[in-house]
Amino acid sequence: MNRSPRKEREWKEREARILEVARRLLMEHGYLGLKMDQIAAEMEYSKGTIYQHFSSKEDVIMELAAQTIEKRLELMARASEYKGRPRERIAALGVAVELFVRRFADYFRVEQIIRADSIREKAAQERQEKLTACELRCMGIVSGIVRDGIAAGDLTLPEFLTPEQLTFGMWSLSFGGSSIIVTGQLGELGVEEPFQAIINNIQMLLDGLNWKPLSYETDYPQTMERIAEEMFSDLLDDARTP
Amino acid sequence: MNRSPRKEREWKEREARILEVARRLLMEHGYLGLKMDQIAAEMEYSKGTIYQHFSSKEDVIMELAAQTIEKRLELMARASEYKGRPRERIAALGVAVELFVRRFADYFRVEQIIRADSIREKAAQERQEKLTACELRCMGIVSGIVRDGIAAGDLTLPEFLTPEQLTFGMWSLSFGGSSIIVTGQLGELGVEEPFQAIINNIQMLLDGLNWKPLSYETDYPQTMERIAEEMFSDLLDDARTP
DNA sequence: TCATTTTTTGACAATGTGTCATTTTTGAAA
DNA sequence: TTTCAAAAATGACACATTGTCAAAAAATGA
Repeated sequence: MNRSPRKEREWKEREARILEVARRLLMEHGYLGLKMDQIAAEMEYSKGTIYQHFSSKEDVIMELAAQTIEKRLELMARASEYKGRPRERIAALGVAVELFVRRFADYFRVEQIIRADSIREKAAQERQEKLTACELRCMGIVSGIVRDGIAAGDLTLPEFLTPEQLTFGMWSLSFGGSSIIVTGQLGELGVEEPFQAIINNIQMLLDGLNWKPLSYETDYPQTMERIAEEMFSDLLDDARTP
Repeated sequence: MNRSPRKEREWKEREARILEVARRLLMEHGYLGLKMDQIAAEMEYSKGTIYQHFSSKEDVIMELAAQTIEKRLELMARASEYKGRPRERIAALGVAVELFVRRFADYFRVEQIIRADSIREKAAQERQEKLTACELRCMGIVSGIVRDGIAAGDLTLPEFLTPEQLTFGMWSLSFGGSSIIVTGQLGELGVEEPFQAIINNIQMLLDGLNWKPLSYETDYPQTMERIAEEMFSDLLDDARTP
C-alpha cells in the first residue's frame, strides 16, 4: 500500500510521537481519562490522522503494552547472558525485572490495564500476536535457565514440579508482587522494601528446591549488586535509592 | 432519608438483582460491553432506577469487587479456624484460596478489572473503603498465622524477611498466579495444573524457610484433601476435576 | 503551472452515560 | 371508597466521546 523513502521515516516518527503523548496522558489520567481528541490536540494533528495509525483507542494502548513487553524482553535477554552458574543467572533476571519495574513503572501500569478484559479484544490482531509472542519468549528465557540448572546438576526438581511450573511460580511471584506494588494499596499493609521482598521470597523458594549454590552459601545480594553495575549501568542512576 | 419495614427488604432484593444481572453481563461482555441500559432492560426497570442504587457504572463494578473480596475473606476466615499446626493452617488457606478462584472465577475477574486504574476513582468513597478494609483483614489473617508459627517455634525467619514480607510473598504468588490463570494466555505456555503449581511453589518456599513440619515430613496433599472435605464440603462438588 | 495523487481535516453519525422534570404508584386519612 | 401528598419510577435529554468519511489542502511531478 505505502511506499516512500523518507516518508516512511516521518511516518514512524509520528507514530512514536503519538505513543509518547498517549503514554503520558494515560499515566496522568488513566484509561478512562485518555481521550483521542486530546492526543490529537497535543500533537497538533487532527483526530483523523491518529486513526490512520491506530484503529481504536484500545489499539493505541495495546501498542504501548507491546512496547512494554518488548522492553522487558530486552532486559531479560541481556540478563540471561550473564556468565555464571544457572542460579546466578536467575539472580541476574531478578535484577533485570526489578530494574524494569522501577525504571519503567509507567510501562508496567499499561500492562496492568490491558490485562483487564475487553481491551485486548478491541485491538488489531497483529498487535495481539506480537504481544503474546513476546510473553512466550520471556517465559522461555526463564525456563531455559531452569533447564540449564538441571543439566548442570545444580538442581533436581521433585517429581511434582516441572520446569514450567517452577517458572510459572517465579513469574507469578514477580508479576503478582509488582502488580500489588504498582497498584498502590501497599503502604497501609506494612510491607517494607517490597522489591527486595520479592527477590528474597524467590531466593527462599529456590533454597527450598535445594538449587545450588544455596542463598547462604553465596552472597547473592553482592552478586546482584555487581550484575546491576556491570550489565545495567545505563539504567541505574537513581533507581537504587527511592 | 429512607425508612420502611418491608420496603427496605425489597430495596435490598432489587439491589442484589441488579448486581446479579450486572455480574452476568460483565462476565459475558467485559468491562466495555457492560451497558447500564442493558442492565435496566434485563431488570425490566428503567435506567434511572438503577442510578438510585449506584452512582455510576464503575460504582456497580466496585460493589461487585467488594462482594468478591468479602467472599474471599469469608473463606479465608473459615480456613484459619482449622485446628492444627500453623503450617497446616497455611495449607488450609491454600485450600480456601484455590476453591475461591475455581468456584468464583467470575468474582476474580472483577477484581482484575478494578485493579486497572480509574475504575476505583469513579466509585463511591464508601465502597472503596469497604474494599480496602477487607483486603487488610485478608492479609492480617495470613500474617497472623505466620506469627503463630514463629511463636510455636516452628519457624524462624531470617533477619532479612519480616512476617509481612513473607505474607506479601505468598500473597503475590497466589494473586499473580491466579491472575495469569484467569486471564487465559496460559494454555500456550505449557504449564500443567497451574493451581497445583501455585500450591507446590508455596510449599517449596516454606520449606526454604525451614517452616516445620517440612513438606516431605508431612503429607500435605492428604491434609489439604481432608481440610477440603471437612471444612469446605459445601463448595466442593465438581471443582476437583475440571 | 496545473492536473493528479496523497494526506489531513473536522463535521457528523452513532453510541453511551448520567440527570431531572414529569408521570405513576403508594398508602394513609377522610 | 375516594382523595391527595409523598415517594418512586420513568425516559427524553444534555453532554461526552468514539470512529468515519466526504471534502479541502498539500504534495508530487510532468
